[in-house]
Amino acid sequence: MGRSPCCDENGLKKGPWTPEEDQQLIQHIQKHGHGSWRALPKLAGLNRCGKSCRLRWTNYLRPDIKRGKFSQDEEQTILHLHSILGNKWSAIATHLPGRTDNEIKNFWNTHLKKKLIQMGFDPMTHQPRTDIFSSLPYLLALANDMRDLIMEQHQYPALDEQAMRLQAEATQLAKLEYLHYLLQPTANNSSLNGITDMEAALNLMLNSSSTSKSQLDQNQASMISSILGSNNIIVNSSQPLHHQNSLLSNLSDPPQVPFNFQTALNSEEYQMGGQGSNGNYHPLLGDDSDDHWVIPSPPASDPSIPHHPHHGSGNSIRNLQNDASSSTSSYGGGARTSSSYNWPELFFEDPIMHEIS
DNA sequence: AACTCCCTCAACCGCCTAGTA
DNA sequence: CTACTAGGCGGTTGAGGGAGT
Repeated sequence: MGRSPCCDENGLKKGPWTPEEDQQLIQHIQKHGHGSWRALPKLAGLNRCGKSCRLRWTNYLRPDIKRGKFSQDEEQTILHLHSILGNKWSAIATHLPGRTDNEIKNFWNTHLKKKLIQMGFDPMTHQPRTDIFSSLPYLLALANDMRDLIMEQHQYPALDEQAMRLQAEATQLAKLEYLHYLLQPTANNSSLNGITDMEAALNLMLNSSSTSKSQLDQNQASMISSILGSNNIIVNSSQPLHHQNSLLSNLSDPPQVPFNFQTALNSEEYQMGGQGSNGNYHPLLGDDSDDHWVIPSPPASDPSIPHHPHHGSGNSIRNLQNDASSSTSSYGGGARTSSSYNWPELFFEDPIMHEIS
């Protein structure tokens, strides 16, 4: 169908609204209602197109609009609904009285999406990102910090056990991510002989636990052969990581629970009633059932992924922490509050992270 | 103080759908 | 059935302002 006529056809005004225009629009709608938006500008004496008037009214001037920062409850609601509805902003807005679709969309794009990406979740599927490159910067930073921490362990014996555990978890996740990568069909398989970069990255991590390259190769071979061969397990390469983890538990060297955001996030503060009405699972909001896992296809690399090129010092975790908190600093009362609702903080406020910083 | 960079969000653009003649 | 319009929606843009240097 034909496109509706554009406002600028008749020299109609565009751009920001003046207070006078706002007043004209408000007074007209209060008196007569909006009726036909197309006819409204003429009746109200505005040199604007009807579309512009409608947007101004619905997004800004409507008396029932709630201004101001989004509450933690609203944030949770948006996350939950987005996991079910996707980018259906108007549908999401119907569950948030006083909020407009435009406002929610902006909030998503400027805050929540970044948070999800920083936490290693795909903002569209709400599943853990399965492309290794998306999580490598984070894993590298984590591994480096763990290495630094271990080097300091003699000075701080109390941290020793926790540091070792975290390092092991980071290493296991790296293995898992790498295995997942190797199990990707087509393109990834073709890169099996050209994995220098990933190998180097993994070596960096594994070196911190004194694992040699030959051990890495053995581990690769062991894991792959175990999964693909002797265990008679059919692997769906698109299975989510926690399913693969259960597969990996059959290995001779069973990993501990990998570094697991879900474990951290499954605390009850993150439960928004668990699953949606259609049984969808939200990894951030929690659900004990495995049955609702949506099998995601590996997401394409997201150019908006924050890049953390520095991996050499103990500051990398802190840098990531700053990145995460900076995205929350403009709402919900500013800088990282003590609220446990802010899920990135839940991880970063791990006591050991405080010890590090 | 001056400049640059980055973030936020109001507003616009273009497409889609429902309704109607 | 076709053509057209109005309203609605999601994606994108860019002005303004704050933070950093």
